[in-house]
Parts: sequence; C-alpha cells; structure tokens
Amino acid sequence: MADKLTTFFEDFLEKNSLFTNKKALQSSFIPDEIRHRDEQINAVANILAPGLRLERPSNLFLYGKTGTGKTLVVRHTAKNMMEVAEERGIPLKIFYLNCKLKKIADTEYRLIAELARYLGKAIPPTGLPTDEVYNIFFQALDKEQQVVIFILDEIDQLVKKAGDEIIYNLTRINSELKHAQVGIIGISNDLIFSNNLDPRVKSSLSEEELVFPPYNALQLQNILQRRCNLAFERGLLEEGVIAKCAAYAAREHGDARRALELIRVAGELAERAGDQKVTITHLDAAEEKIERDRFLDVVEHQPKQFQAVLYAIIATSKDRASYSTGEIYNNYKELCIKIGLRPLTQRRVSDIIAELDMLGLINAKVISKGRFGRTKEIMLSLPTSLIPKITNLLREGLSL
DNA sequence: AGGTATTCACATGAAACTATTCTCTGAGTTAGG
DNA sequence: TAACTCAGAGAATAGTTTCATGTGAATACCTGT
Repeated sequence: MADKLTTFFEDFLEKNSLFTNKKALQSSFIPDEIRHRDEQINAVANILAPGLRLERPSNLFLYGKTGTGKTLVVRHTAKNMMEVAEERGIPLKIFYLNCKLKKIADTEYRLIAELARYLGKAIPPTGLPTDEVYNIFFQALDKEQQVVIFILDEIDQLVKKAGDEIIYNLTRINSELKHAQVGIIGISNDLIFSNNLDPRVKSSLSEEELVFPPYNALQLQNILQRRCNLAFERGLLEEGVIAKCAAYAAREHGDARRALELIRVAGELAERAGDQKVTITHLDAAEEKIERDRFLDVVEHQPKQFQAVLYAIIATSKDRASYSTGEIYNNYKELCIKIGLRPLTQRRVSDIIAELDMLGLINAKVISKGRFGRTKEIMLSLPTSLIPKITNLLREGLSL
C-alpha cells in the first residue's frame, strides 16, 4: 500500500500540471490590469486622491452585484495609492476589512476592535466595555497627523447584524479628531440596502456613490481570456470553453467570480482525469460539481439543531410536495426524543426554517389557508440526486 | 346574494434569560529584604 | 513590602425562551330582498 501511495505521489509530481499559475483564477488575485472598469477606477482614484494631500477624502459608497469587480477596483486603487504615499512619506493608511467574516467584524465591538488592531493596539476579543475599546481606537487614531481610509466590504452584513449607528458614529468621528482624518469606503452587494439606511447615515456615508454594472458576456469573455492566459498553458482550452463559461456567468447576473471558479474547477477536473485539454464536458461537470459541493458543504456545517430540523423535513417529505410548520415541528419533536436531543420551541424552529430557506436548502413561503390558519408552505429544494447523500450526512451528524 | 365578523395556525417582534468566554480589580498570600 | 494568585464583578456574544401582538383569507353569521 505504502509503495502504491509513493508511486502515486511520484506520478503526481511527474505529471505536468495543466495549470501554470492557478492563483490567477482565485478570487483573491489582483491582476495588474483591470479590464472594463476604467471609469470606476478613475472615479475611485479621483475621490481618494485628496488623501495624498492630507485632506479628508469624501466618503464613498460602492454598490453592485457580486462579482462585478467592486472589491478588486478598490483594492487595486488603494494599492497604487499606498505605493505613492510610501514613496513620498505621506502619512496615509488604508485598511481593508471584510465585515462578513464571522468572529472578526460582524458586531460593533468587533469592528472597532479590529480597526484598532490595524492601528497597532491589541484588543482582547471580549471582556472590555465597548466604550473603552472605542476610546482606545480613538486615541490611537488621533495620536498623529494622518489620513486613514477604512474600506468596509460587505457593509450590508454588518448593518444587518449590528444596526447602522456604528456607521453613523464612524462618519461623525472626524469632527472630534484633532490630528487625523478618516475616510470611509463602504461596499455593498445589496442594491436596495442603502434605501433601508437611516437617511442621516446614508447621506454621510454616500457623499459619493458609484454603481458597478454587471459585466456582459463579451466583457466576461475578455476577462476570462486574460486570466486563462495567465493560468493555463496556451492552447489547453478547447475552442468555445471560454465563450460558454462567459455565457453561463452572464446568465447569472454577470458574476465574474463564478466564471473564474467555474473554469478553475473545470481545469482541476480535467487534470484529475489526466486529460490533456479542458473541454466543454469538463465545464459542464464543473458546473454540477460546484453546485453539489455547495449543498453538501452547507449541510455538513450546520449546527445540530438545524440538521435535525432539516432531517425532519426530508423524512417528512415523502408523499406530498409541501408541508406546514406544524407538521414539521411535530416530526422534529419526535426525532429529538428519539435521538435524545432537547427539542426547541416552535418559535425557534420557525426561525430555523426561515434560515434554511435563506440557505436555499428548502423553500418556505408564507401562505394563508383562510379559516385554516396561516403557515409556511415548506418544501425541499435539494436536487433529488443529492438527497440520499445528504440524508446519510445528516444521519452521521445526528448519530442516528 | 352580499356584506361583515370570526377564527385558525401560525408568523413576526421584542425582551429577557442562559451559558460561555474573556478582562480587570482588589483582597489575600507568599517570599524576600 | 513587592510580587503573585485567585475569586468575583462585569462585558460581549450566541442561542434560546417567554410573552405579546399581528395577519390573510376561508368560513360562519347576518341582513335585507
């Protein structure tokens, strides 16, 4: 066995990888040249530029759907700007922070703590009053003459969890700072997010606004082509693969990230199969694999109670298409007793159902059946082919 | 027949509670001078 | 007396529970014809 393994690894190394630079297809990759976003880059650069003269740059709010290059444009511009600042010894600091990251920046405390950490202050993960952390942050910020720009990515997630006061406080902080100046760049995927914002917050955050339209198929194709040139040997991609990939992603609201992922996975599949070329078949397989993996991954990483509820739904969904909250809850309770799990209240289960819906594992719609009450109409939205696998996963998770 | 009042079966919201993780503080203890 | 230890108070957070209130439309119940 050991011999076999060794040969396997040796073979693996021997085998020429189809990729010359896989990094170029990963979403964290920042290419030197960004296509089809000149306008936005210029706009961002113009807005941020005053920072180099130690004037406060306007706050900026960017929005556009996922994979339209918002983060990329901002990071790219920020990088260039930092280079200039460093060269000239300008006290400019730019920090990028993704608010979606759990346990990092999804509450007021954590956001401020994280920002303070950027400024070189060690803040414990808990235990301190929020005011205290805020003070530390403020002191660190105002310690010297400087311009600081905070880039808050996926800011909608933060507001959803922690309210918009934080943003308001952050935008107002300038009036209290004596030496430093703060500019904020907010990035959001949610187009209607800014409408739900407190008007005061909205006006202070979006002194400038920038919309990122989705890429169209042609632009996607162009982007893909570039990245593939970096990532693969020339001629490795079968004719039409890029076009199809672009078309697929354009259908999904022009998401370049998905397109890149798709082609990367296609490449990996081809490589694993020992094929010399990436073909359309691989692409189709990749599309399916991504979808499958997403489901399995989501299911596997749910907390126990969620899994129990999901299992109850799957076990229930045998003879009819949809079920009501009450029915599911009863079955869930039975299941809990069977496996020795403390059953949650119906209130909570109702929320869990709503969350499973958000995750796209089930489909839950509130309907009114008149005299017979109001409930959610719950049905599974898993691909049928995956159900046995998921059932097994859940059995394992729940030790059934 | 047409109108309105009820009623069901939950949905949805808000507040309060629990458990866990973590810091800070100050009393008590220890050991060295 | 300085250094150390350790329990207790206080915070933040996630996950719930408790209590309260809301709700869409099928039906029951009237009403006047």
